[in-house]
Amino acid sequence: MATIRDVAKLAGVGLGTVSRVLSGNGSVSSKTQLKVSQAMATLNFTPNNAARSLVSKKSNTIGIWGTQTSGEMNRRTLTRMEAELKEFGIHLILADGDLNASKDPDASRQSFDRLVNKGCDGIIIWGSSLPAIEILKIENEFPNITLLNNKIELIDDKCFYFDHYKAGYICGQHLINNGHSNIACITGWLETDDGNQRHQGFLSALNDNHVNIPKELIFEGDYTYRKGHEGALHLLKQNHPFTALFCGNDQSAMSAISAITNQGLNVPNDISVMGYDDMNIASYTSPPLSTIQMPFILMAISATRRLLNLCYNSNLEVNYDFPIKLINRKSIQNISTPITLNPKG
Amino acid sequence: MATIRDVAKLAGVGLGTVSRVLSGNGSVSSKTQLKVSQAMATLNFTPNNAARSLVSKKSNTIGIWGTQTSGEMNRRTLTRMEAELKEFGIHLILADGDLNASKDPDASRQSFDRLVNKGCDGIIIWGSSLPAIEILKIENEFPNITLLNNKIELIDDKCFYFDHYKAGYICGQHLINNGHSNIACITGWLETDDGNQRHQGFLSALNDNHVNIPKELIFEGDYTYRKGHEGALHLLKQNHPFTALFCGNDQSAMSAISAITNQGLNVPNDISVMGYDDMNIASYTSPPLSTIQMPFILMAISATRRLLNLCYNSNLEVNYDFPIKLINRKSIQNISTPITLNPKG
DNA sequence: ATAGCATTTGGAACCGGTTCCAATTATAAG
DNA sequence: CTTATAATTGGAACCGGTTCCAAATGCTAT
Repeated sequence: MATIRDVAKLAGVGLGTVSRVLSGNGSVSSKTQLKVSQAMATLNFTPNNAARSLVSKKSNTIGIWGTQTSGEMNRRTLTRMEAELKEFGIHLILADGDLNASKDPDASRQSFDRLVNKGCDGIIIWGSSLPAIEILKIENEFPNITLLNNKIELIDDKCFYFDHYKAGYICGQHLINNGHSNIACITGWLETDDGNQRHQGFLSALNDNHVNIPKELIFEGDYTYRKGHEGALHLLKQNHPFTALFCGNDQSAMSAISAITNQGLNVPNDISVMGYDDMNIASYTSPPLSTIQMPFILMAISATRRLLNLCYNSNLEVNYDFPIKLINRKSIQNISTPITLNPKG
Repeated sequence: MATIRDVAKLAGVGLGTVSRVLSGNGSVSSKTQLKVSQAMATLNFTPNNAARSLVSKKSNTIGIWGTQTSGEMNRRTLTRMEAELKEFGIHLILADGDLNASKDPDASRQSFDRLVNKGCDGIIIWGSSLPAIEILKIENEFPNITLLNNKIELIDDKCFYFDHYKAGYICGQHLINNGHSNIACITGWLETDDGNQRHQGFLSALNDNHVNIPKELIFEGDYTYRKGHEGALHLLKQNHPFTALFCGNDQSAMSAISAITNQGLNVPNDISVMGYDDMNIASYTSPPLSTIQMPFILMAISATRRLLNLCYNSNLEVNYDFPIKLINRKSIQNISTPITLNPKG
């Protein structure tokens, strides 16, 4: 590997001159510029990253931490973030937190510190598997962080989240608007804030409409296909017939539909199913899934840009408002005779 | 940030001594060892990565490149690879190649070079979107690479792939064994080797069994849900009734099932459907999907370990043999009266 | 031609580790 | 108590960039 000194020697100029050509700072005459460029080309020179980082104290690297949950969306989002960073010559380092982060904050803190020690200029914290106090402690020592799909009041300007409570509320309301009053649910992963919030919102909608949901019709899921399937079978066995089912995410909704269908029932004729996420496949299930569209990629882009602004004093446009969109497909049957739209019952 | 010199001063020892304590190379008396450790603790010292890399010429970083295709599996695989690297203190840098890599090798070469210039000690090339000649050229200049889901004879020891040809053959054979002779197919993305190979294998099975497949029943897909759906509708409209459908991956199989069902037909009673990949959801579709299990994570682990061996002279165990497993669920109906098992017809 | 100012240039010093050699200290043997 | 040998230690030199200052050069106006 050729160094800056090799280039200087070949071009017959001083060290500083080569550096100036490289960085573009400082003035260099066009003739020297040319000489140096040619020397760099013939030597196939590429600047050494470590040396640069050592003096600039920037690694041009940002980390993403705690991305364990969910699937397809997750991958596409990573790709999109990487694309965003690539434009500025920044690299993305992956560090999946421990799945049981919430149970062992020490272990996750350690995996976070790995990123800091690695020299990441900033870190995106994805998800809410770490307690808020822990994150605030982290933010205090290492302020270049941004939160994706998590909300912490004290550092709201670094948080990019979706109003899961409201979205959950809208789901409940939507089922009620379609005439359902016997409603079951398979929750998301309740140990995460976002899973919990959408569940609370959903319950509030029922409550505000004086719709009662017996404990037996609430099945605690964890976002997986397995639990969705298991949950649907469990709910069908209870002594509480229901006409609608709200699932904490599309994955569990899809496997619930499969379980319901396998039991000889029809979706939506016998049971309406509402999902949450709007995965790619949601348009292609049978029946196509009514769901909540999560503008995850938009959130991720803003979280990424905010972090870039923090780390490199840039001034990229950032968005904090991510509207909730209900996607109405075919998995929900309207069973009300007269339409009632008054939310306050 | 405290430096090694601060530590040396506080501990009252020389520079080299601190370095020796840090790296564990060279002998240090237990008393000095203790003094230095204490100084490091009080100063909250962490070694600077850039400085280390500068002299060691190792970045303790490996890159993963060209991971554009597919979804859920992909994400889980990344997590698993990261876990593998974490054990050795190595970080994973993500660099998604251009989606149209095959169309613009220059652009993808550039995005590969970004990783090299970044100083990655090694790079995993995922997929076959780059032509073999290009990869051989790369390998020549930068030998620390490993290929995942791609086979290039000349560097077979760096390739971790699955025999898609044979797996495709097994799929075709399986449909024939179940009595089908009017078979349609929605191919995978034929611009990738793996998509092409499974298609060729499938065709060979039909050919070896003297089963003819009209051009109208071959729909060129691209692994997406959209094309699966579109393809199924297209095939149903042809003047060639068929009883079985082979899809290039589970995603297109799932949306094809949905399209078939929406047309009022039943899977598998009217049409049997065979998938490929064994995504998580394949057990939870209706009907559950018969498919080929891709041992992707195992392949990824071996590719990662081989690369570690290349980069850091380690000697981790590596596996090159990934058996093909047909997972038989409910999406295929046996319509043969007497069972015929002779593959050579 | 020359003073006065702006532009361009060279290179020492530095970033924070590692390596290596010479010097010092400890230990064993005679 | 030497002397030989091994274990420990300090610190200069280096990795390959960037920064900054002093020196050199170019240009304009008088």
